[in-house]
Amino acid sequence: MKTRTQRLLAIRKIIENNKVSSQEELVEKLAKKGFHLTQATLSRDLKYLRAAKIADSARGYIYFLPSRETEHANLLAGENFPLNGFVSLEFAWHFGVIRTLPGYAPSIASAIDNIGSWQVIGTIAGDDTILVIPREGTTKEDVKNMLARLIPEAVQ
Amino acid sequence: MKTRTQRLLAIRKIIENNKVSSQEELVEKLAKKGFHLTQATLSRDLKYLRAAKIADSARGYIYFLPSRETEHANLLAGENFPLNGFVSLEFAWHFGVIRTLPGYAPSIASAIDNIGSWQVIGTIAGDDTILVIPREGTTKEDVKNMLARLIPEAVQ
DNA sequence: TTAAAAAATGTATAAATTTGCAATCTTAAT
DNA sequence: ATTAAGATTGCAAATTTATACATTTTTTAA
Repeated sequence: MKTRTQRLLAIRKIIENNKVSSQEELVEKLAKKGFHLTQATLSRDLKYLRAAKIADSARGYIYFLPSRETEHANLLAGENFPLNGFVSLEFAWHFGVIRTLPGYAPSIASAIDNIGSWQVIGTIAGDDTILVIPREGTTKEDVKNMLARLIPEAVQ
Repeated sequence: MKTRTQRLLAIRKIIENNKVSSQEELVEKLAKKGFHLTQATLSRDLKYLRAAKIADSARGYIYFLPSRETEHANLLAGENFPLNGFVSLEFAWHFGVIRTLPGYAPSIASAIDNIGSWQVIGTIAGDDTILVIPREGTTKEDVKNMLARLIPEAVQ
């Protein structure tokens, strides 16, 4: 007889290695591995594991397990630790240009990328300069607000 | 009249700053901000934004926006990640922006440069982002067609 | 060991989310 | 300007997920 703990592990493994679109589908996969349970129980297991369902281009929706780090980072995104090396922010045409101390551009650009802001499609960093590419339709102010979350002094 | 883009931004903001447990609840919050839409449309918006629902001790379940890191990890976990690190292609202000897995941008940019398309004047690659600069007068479609030759999944 | 308490589960159903379809609105091309 | 193609949306229905309640299983404490 399989234990609940074994089952939870099996669920983790399946979710991590396969694209699973629904609980019914997962119930079937688990049955093949010898775990017999109902969709209701699975729903509770997924809640316990803090699994989440997200859009996926291939399968519509898939389940995944957000990392501790991510959840934490997500929470920190609002308040957050100081970023060193920022020098200035200016806008040219529709783009933002951030100047940093030499060598600091990559880390700041990475931080901007990681907060996953809707307003910013991407950044490109050299050594001491970052090009910030805003999404079409967003304004300078939108981008500033987004940056303010990371680098308050950038927008003063 | 509020635009879809504005609405998507509003949704991000609400999700990031509040614990929202259901789409109906979010529909109401949006209505208070002047965005009137049905739950069905919201479902599509959340799919587009790749929002996910996760268990939360306080509210049962809440929506959240996973960071790009998570999505990358996720892509890597599912055996098939597209040709050499390609992640996404978007356009903004006449420019194409390609996102790649960390470290892959230079190689993909180089490949684009090497096919020597007339439509593309040049590319600039950071670590995980490529700015594609189209020749003046070319359309989004022109650039997509050109990219399709290299990265079919970029244009689906 | 045994009784009481807590945890886990299934059933049935409620609640929530997704989607096919038709209509409407936007965008792009001529 | 006109037309065609594409995007967006609401409605209603289908699908999927969560949960109240009852029952069974496991754990705890004497």
